[in-house]
Amino acid sequence: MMASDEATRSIEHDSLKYHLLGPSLTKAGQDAVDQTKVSEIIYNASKGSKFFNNEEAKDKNLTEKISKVLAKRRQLEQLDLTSDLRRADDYIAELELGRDLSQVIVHLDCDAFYAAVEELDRPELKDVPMAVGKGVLTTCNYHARKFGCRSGMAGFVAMKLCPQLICVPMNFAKYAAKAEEVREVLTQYDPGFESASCDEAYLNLTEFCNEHHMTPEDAVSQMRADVYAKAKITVSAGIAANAKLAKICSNKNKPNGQFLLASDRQTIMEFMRDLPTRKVNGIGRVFERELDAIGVKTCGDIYAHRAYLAKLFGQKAFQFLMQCYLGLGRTVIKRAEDYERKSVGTETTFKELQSPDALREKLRHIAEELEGDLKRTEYKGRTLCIKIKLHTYEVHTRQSTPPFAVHKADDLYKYSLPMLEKLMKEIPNMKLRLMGLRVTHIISTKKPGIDFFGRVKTSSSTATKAPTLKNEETWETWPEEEFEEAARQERNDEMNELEKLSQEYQGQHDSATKSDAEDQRPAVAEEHWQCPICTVAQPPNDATFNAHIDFCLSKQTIKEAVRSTEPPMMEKQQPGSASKSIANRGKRGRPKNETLPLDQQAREKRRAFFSLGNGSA
DNA sequence: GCGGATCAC
DNA sequence: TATGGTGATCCGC
Repeated sequence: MMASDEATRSIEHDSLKYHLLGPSLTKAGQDAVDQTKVSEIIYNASKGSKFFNNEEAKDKNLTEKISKVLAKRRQLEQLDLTSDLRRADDYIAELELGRDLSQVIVHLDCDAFYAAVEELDRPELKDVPMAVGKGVLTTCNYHARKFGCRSGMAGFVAMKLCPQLICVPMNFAKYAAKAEEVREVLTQYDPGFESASCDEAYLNLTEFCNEHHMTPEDAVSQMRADVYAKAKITVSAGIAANAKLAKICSNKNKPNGQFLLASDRQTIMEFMRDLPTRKVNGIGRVFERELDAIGVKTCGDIYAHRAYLAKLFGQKAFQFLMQCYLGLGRTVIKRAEDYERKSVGTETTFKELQSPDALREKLRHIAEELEGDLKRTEYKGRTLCIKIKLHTYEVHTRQSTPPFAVHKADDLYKYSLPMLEKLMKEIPNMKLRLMGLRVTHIISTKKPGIDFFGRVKTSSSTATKAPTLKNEETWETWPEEEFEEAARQERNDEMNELEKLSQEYQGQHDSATKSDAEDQRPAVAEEHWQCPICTVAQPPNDATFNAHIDFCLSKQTIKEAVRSTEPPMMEKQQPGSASKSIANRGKRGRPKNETLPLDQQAREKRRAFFSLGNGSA
């Protein structure tokens, strides 16, 4: 009995220790590291902390979840799975029909980007273990990686692994400038390239190779040399038939290397057959463990389990895994700013707080932060979400829908406070280490350039359309006149037209919350009239109403058609939307920076940086 | 639609 | 001495 308990605990701690190695375990530079020793050090450095206890609890939950999965599989195996098997095979056949091997897709990844930039300024750091970021490492150089240091690791843990580690603070402006240098080179090769993040990009080099009569390998070699010549930083690249494969390949010969995966089915299938599941973007520590539990260690292993994967993990996961097995991925590379943003939020960690007054004050502060973000990104949101993390690292979220789209700190606070109060009741003596606010179902507040009927609006015609409304210039400040034309050109995005429109009417209303609240009766009903289909609000007028419904229905159809062609699951996170606003900012110029407190300025810079896309070239 | 959870960077 | 922030997606209910 004792021995069995011991064994169980030991196994559980094995999985916990593996988990504690962190999310970036499979990154380059760790191959030669003794992970057992590293995990032992991390484990001992963390043991007993609240963080550790929470990780331990999560690990236990996962262990339970996995045993349920295994039980369910045993149950399924008793049943007749032939129809599921046929469904899976049909899906594979369907996917195979759509396989596109005609494109040359490249994933480009800067090597230890922040660290590399710092080393340019301080060459003496090149030869010693060095990391960027305090508290939590954002990245570290390859010397540090030899000790087991990784991005995302707590600073004090990294110091245990490597006491001589030098940590330098982040300097966002520097990285942003360097990233821009890289992007300037990439534009020469594919003007439609996609910034996946500040140090990663996808390119479609099919056209470039054809026009210049170059092999993909030569083109990428040259591109990497160009990047180095221009920016003095090394990049690694993967070349393959689609984005998923290219991403995996860019890690093969890191740092400062490239890898080409030949675009024929046989080669791809063999490549996937031996590829550990964790190497695929979208399979993290948890899913890796779940797959491992059913005997799937590599993408090739997936096939044998195809009959019950959908029932065990869901339809989306099934489709995703089938694409992993086949080595399929998207072949369409979109500019980052063509992705539509879905939410805007902010959150912050702080020294534990408990008193209701302090928590309310924190919420108020976060509301003001979010107001600033919403102003910059030019959005407001119909749904408001509050997030809290207890001192135990347990996370909770609550959301509500205010009577109108919110963007002002007063409103953000007003409508999130009840959620916080409710949480304080639900969780007695609530002690927090983090609080955050986010708006979803967002609506653009960009100045509309197109009116409801699709006509281009001129400033003089504004009055004829909505005579009762205030002068537009008074309800929100707009960028300088010289940027207006550029801004107008960006507004040709079809899917956004409705949302642009909504702001014309709604914008005026929600900025007058006080009078709305006083004028109780139909104010909310009329002033905040909402289209049953989309997010548009408009005045109660039959003609415009009918026109709108027609318009809206046609858009809805298009939207669904588009959605159904989208690749399933986490083929790609969509960072691009974040860059939309910054792309605009690049063109329009940054709003004048009023004097902010120093930490605020740092915040601003950080946000500006993380939002950089490929539009600012 | 809501809340929890996972994932990427 | 003390383990991040932003955004997206999926699942079960």
